Amino acid sequence: MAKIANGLKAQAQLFRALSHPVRLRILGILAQQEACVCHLTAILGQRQPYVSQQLATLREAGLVADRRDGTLIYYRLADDHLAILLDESKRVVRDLMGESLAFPPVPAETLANCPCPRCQGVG
Amino acid sequence: MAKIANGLKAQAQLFRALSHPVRLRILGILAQQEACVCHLTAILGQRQPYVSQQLATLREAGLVADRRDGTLIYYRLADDHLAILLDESKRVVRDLMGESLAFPPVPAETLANCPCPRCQGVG
DNA sequence: ATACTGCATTCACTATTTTGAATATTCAAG
DNA sequence: CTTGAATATTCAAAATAGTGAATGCAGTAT
Repeated sequence: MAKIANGLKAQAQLFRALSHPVRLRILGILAQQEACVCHLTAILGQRQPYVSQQLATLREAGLVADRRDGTLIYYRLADDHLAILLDESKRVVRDLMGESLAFPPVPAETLANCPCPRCQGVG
Repeated sequence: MAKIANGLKAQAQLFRALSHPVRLRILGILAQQEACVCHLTAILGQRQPYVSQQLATLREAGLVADRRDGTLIYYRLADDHLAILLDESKRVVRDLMGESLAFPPVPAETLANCPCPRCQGVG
């Protein structure tokens, strides 16, 4: 039962999910290591429900996966190829738009304003 | 005067321009060779103004370039890295969504229903 | 000139996305 | 069972994108 589905739609949906600065930032962070929502919220400096909304979009697009550990939920990239794609896209952006475009670095692993055990040195 | 601009916005705009099936199809065709609007219109089976609209979106995003030859306007990819990005994205789609997704092939070089000289064997 | 051809643009309308605010859920601890 | 912490969801308003129909414009030929 081979699918005759048009891959273009799936491809377009992938790009659609990627077409948002905050979501791209989240994916950039997750490309380095998995992170809990509070961690992402602290880095992004956005309200938590907002971050959860963007995470939901990424989750529904199948781009991230999550695991629960107690009350914390850790997100990670669902596929390693995604990190490659994101890197390639940065190259295109620099090539096409301009070399001087800055991409925010991923902050230090421990954040003062994040309550998760990793950041608070608990455990 | 180093730019402090956030590359994430440019990256998001790139992905936004790519997040549409018809535009992806157009780029797929242009990745093989440049093509005039009538050629694209014939392949896509869409109305010409609609195709021009999508081309305008791609042009404004800086993804395609065009040249005029008489009354015909030929479009091409503005950057070779773009083709690589599109290939990589297909890999992600297959990896993430499913192996059975079909991408439409680029039709033969000459089209019966395209009036351009290449298709009509003129010259 | 006129007319025709290939392409672009504009306008109006609909559909989708984005965002903030409020609320709900889930788990752990007491 | 209640509380509190971390996360998710819902809802509605505002912004943006997608689409069809009509029209405009630039070349070419007559």
